[in-house]
Amino acid sequence: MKKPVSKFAVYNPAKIEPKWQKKWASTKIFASKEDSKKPKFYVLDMFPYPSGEGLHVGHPKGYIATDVVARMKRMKGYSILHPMGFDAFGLPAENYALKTKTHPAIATKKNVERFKEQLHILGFDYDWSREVNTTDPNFYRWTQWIFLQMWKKGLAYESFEPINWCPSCKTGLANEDVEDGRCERCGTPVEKKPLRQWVLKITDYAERLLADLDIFDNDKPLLDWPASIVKSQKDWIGKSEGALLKFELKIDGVKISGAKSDHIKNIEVFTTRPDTLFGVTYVVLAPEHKLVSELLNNAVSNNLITNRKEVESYITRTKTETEIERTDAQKEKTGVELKGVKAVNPVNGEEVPVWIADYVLADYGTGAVMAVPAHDERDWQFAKKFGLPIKHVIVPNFGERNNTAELVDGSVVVAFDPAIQKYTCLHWKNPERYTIVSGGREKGENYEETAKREILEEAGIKEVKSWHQLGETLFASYWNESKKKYKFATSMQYLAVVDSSKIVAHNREEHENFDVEWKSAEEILGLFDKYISKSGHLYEIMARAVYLLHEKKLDTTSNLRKFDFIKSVPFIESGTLINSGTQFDGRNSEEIKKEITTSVGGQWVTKYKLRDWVFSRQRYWGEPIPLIHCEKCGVVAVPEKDLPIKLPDVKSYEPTGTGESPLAAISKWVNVKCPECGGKGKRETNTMPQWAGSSWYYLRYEDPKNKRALVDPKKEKYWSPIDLYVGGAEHATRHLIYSRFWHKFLYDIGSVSTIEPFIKLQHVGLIMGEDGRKMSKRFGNVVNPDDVVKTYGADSMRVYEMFMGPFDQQISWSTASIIGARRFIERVWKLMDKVEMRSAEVSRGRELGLAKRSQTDERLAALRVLHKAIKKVTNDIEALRFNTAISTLMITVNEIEKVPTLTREDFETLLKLLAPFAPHVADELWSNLGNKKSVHISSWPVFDPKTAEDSTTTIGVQVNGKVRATLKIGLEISENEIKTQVQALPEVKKWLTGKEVKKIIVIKGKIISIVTN
RNA sequence: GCCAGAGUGGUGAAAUUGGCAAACACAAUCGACUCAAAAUCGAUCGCCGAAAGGCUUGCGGGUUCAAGUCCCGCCUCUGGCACCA
Repeated sequence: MKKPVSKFAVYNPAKIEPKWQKKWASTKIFASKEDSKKPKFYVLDMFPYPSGEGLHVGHPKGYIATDVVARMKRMKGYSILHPMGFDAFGLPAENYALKTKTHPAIATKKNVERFKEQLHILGFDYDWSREVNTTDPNFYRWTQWIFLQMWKKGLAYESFEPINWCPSCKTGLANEDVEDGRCERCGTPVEKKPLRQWVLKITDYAERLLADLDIFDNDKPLLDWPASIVKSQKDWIGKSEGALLKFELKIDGVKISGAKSDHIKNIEVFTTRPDTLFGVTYVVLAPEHKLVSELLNNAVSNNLITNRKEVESYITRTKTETEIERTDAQKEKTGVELKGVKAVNPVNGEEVPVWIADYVLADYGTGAVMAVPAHDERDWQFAKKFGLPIKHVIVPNFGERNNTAELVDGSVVVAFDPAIQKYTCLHWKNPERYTIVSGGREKGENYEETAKREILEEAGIKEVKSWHQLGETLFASYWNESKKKYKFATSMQYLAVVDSSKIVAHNREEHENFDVEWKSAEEILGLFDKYISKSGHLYEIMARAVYLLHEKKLDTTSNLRKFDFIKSVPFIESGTLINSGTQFDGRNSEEIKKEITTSVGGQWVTKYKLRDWVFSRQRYWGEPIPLIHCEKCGVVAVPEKDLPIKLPDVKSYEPTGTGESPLAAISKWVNVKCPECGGKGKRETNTMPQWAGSSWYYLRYEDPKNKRALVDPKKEKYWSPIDLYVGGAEHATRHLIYSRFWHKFLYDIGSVSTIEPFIKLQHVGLIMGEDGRKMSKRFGNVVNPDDVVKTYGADSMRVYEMFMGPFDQQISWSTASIIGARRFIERVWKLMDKVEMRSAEVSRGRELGLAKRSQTDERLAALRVLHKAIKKVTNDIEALRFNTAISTLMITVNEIEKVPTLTREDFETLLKLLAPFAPHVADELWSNLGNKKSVHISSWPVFDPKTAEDSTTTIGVQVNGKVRATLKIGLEISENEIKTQVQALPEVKKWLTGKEVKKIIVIKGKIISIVTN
């Protein structure tokens, strides 16, 4: 009742939002224009896939962000391109269509309409006249055109290699479409299937795709991308340099010189570690390696491979394994020896066995590796399992201790008596030192047997309650006193639990120069400091181990491995060569890599993990590949004037599963004349993957209706590159690699003018359901934006989503919290009552004069707050820190509410700052102020540091690091004055009584710190 | 296993270069208004303590007048990669 009645209507978003949406559309204020007088700003969202489920509140988060940026940039005077479109080809649409028995084209059309409705009510500033849709023939005509250009340049080729095949989706997949051995779409384990397919040579661009991530433009990095995405791409491309080395083959002791083909004479391997060449103890071929079948079928070798059956059955077995089983690194290694065949190590002529094992991948490197178990984890596991020899050729760089090549393999053992809580060590007399029971393995012994023998011989311990192996084999050095030199050891560590009272002191071999002593864990650690460390790292390991064990911190080898003087076995780092001949012994492994490669006639090469892009799908709903197979001419391009090759209507678009697409069944469409010779030809019936259209769609927005080119060069030059690209992080190694590849290709053929498409990339953090799980129909936690808009209004939803938290962070939706955004908007709405509405007829000049006279303290306070906000909001939007921009606006409103009246000018400033976030309410209030044109085409406020400056500041006063008081001071005040004032404060005096002030530190505008004795 | 990133109240979070930790919100509690409720407005709101005061940014150390921020060690979580020789 006493409630003040507003001069204006109650805030009702349901009424004002549609009104402004209509107005914006009819006045076309958001139409993008190439305006040579203005700087341009191209801001893009990753376009959505119009699924049947519609949008949930998480989807628009990124769109709101780009809308905010676009609106601010427009007000700052930029010509904006902020378009939207739909990525509608692909498996989900087709699977959805199959399920609902509707044609994918119809389902897609319906879904797009639904999406557009949902987007519309959120009030985005898209220029819908530039909408693109990848399934529109006018669009995919150019997708096909790009493919043809690639084909003409030899970048698209037909291949028959086995590829990833999803048995559920019934189509081949690219490497990028496989996640953990499963189809990225449906989760079905992927199989390997030989299939005719079209492949794009993305590997030709591997180096540029990698190098340009770090390229500089005028001393500034060209790309402003999240480090995590850059890293993902680098990992995916996976560059490594190494050597191609040839191992000659011998069958039953005879070199196969009589073999027909040249390559059968040797096995070529790729290795990044040619420095370990002397440590090769066998060679492994992938089961799919060509040489395997050739050796099995070759007339010469046929009968000489003595275990032919066994080999064949192993190969059959590996074929039935799924990719998941096959590539599981945890799984135990399997393999079979190719008996009768030997490979000759080119560096020393040593003959080593040839094995076939599925841990070697057929499609990386040469599909064959030289195995060095001492210096490779996988080879080590394999050698252990099959009892193959292990030869150490690299030792760690333990400083000056590298002057020896002698390597011992043995055990170290400490006995523990729980009754007295003590451990054994050996006390030597001359020179005095302490060591630990240890010894090398004798022939035929295993580590444990060595440990048992040594502890009996050296410590006289026969009866042991229990044995504990401490971790695994480790690599260290030790001092051999009798030989006066350091040695290296690979050793296993043991703990023997005993009863010391039962031990007869001299029940051991006679050793005059040492005694067995029992020490506590602390004592042993102390001895290590005094003596043991001088004796080398091997003993240090045990001293540490004993101590850690006692502290119960030792559970795994990893605790020991953390000491940098201890290395695990296999030793896979670089180091110093041993057992590698006079030329290489003692040299650094990194330094001799190329030298050793050349010395055996090898080649230094670069390899990438990136594979060529399997580009054909055996499905209906995709762009037809514009090629014709002619009986006479082979593969022929569809003439460009015949593009687009439209996807024909078909009764059954069910995938066939035969490796042919459903298009193959439409003979009318398939059978065509060859454009070259006029003879019989058949269309290519595979279609393109979903990634095709999205690899270049961003260019089409620049010139969406062009019939002669995919984009007009002038328009392309004006708008490219994209200044800000916002989307999900899940595209790091798919869309964002594919589109960079296509862009670079288009650059090469002169279709675009930039080497990279996306300058600044930002990813959106997902909005999770209120239960913390991903929003999904399955969990019943989906929140629909339509409902939120109905209850709170689009502006409130926009403000809430931007305020939730850091933009790139994953955050759960909270229905309870949206009310805060709505309240905030309502408060802004009510500010209208405070505005002094000087009539609009008052001339601008007079108004300014008036404004000058009325510079009251209140006005100044309001201006100060506003100008601080201008700076913060502007910077925050530029840096995509929307949450703090909104909180600044909230603070501003809270402050302004305290002021009884508000000038129109000041309220306008506030509305401008608010406009990007809450565009409808901003425009409504803006027009209430009497403005005829939209706030969105007004100019962004300019920050004035003078206006924002405070006349006084309150700073904290610390005494000995603790805040004890605050002090309000003017800006002009001198440092000495501050010091005096501060010490006079009662709250400070209290803490200074009886103490002497030693130092006062004054950090202007921040803090005063008093230090006493 | 490897490589990133993160860890701050009941919750989402904030904190330019090392400079008053918890801004801004949500929730909660109390009060005003109301027949009542909602809405709105006002107050309280890290922990311990009656207070003085003490403690507090995952844990343990260190540097500094001053550490969420820098250094060393550890724990936990999230994401990416993972038999790529």
